[in-house]
Amino acid sequence: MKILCWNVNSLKVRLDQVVEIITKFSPDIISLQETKSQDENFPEIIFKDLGYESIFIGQKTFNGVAVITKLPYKNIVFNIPNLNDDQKRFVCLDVTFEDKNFTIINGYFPNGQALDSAKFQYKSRWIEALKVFLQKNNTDSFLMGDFNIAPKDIDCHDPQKWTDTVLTSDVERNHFEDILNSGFIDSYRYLYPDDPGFTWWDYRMAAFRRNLGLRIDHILCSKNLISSIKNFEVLKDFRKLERPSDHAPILLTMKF
DNA sequence: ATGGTTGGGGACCAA
Repeated sequence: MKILCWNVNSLKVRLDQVVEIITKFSPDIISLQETKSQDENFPEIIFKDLGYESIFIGQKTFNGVAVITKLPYKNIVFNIPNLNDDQKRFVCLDVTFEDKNFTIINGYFPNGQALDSAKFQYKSRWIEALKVFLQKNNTDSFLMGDFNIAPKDIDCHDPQKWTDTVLTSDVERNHFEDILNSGFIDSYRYLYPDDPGFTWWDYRMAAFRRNLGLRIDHILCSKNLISSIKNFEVLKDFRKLERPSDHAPILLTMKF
């Protein structure tokens, strides 16, 4: 089973690249963040022609998430339960692969802006609600998306420069640890303990060329799936294209 | 500094 995850920073702008990546890798599941696509404009016919169904929730201007899959699915949940939230950042569903059911959780975590801001409080509130949801969804599950958290110093090109800022703060890293402790494993870090594995580079200051990146996009597996983790790739070639997203796609391959 | 959205200029959001 192949799972692809990508913050596209506008699906409209990146549509040809998404079609290209689906054609090239034939993932079973594609999770997108920052589609910036209202539901009535979602290009589901494009994916249907490729043999995929689309499950999506968006809004004007910002946010928006989608799961695109060729697998049978059910039990769709839009938005985190018991969280008062008008931002479209969360979709969860169950898929069936070779007669087994798996839970696919796709989140676009809030950025947080600054540690002392209201947006950071919102980020913490959002993650706390997610943790509650995960307590009952931590078996045969994949939790993926743009976490907007670089979990350790190794996930950051310059930890000293990135102190007391969002994405690297202790508060956010503790949230990430809490999520792992609720029954998940960081599939990339499990396979590659010592490689940074950046997934995001700022558009500015030639950050990609200079490899000034962060690892903030993740695919976590519930612990019962550890022995089935096969391969993980950061598809940096898609960050090299013209008009790229500032995030690279990530691709997890399981043994089943 | 860069890029996307929106709306028709400039502000806001992103990380």
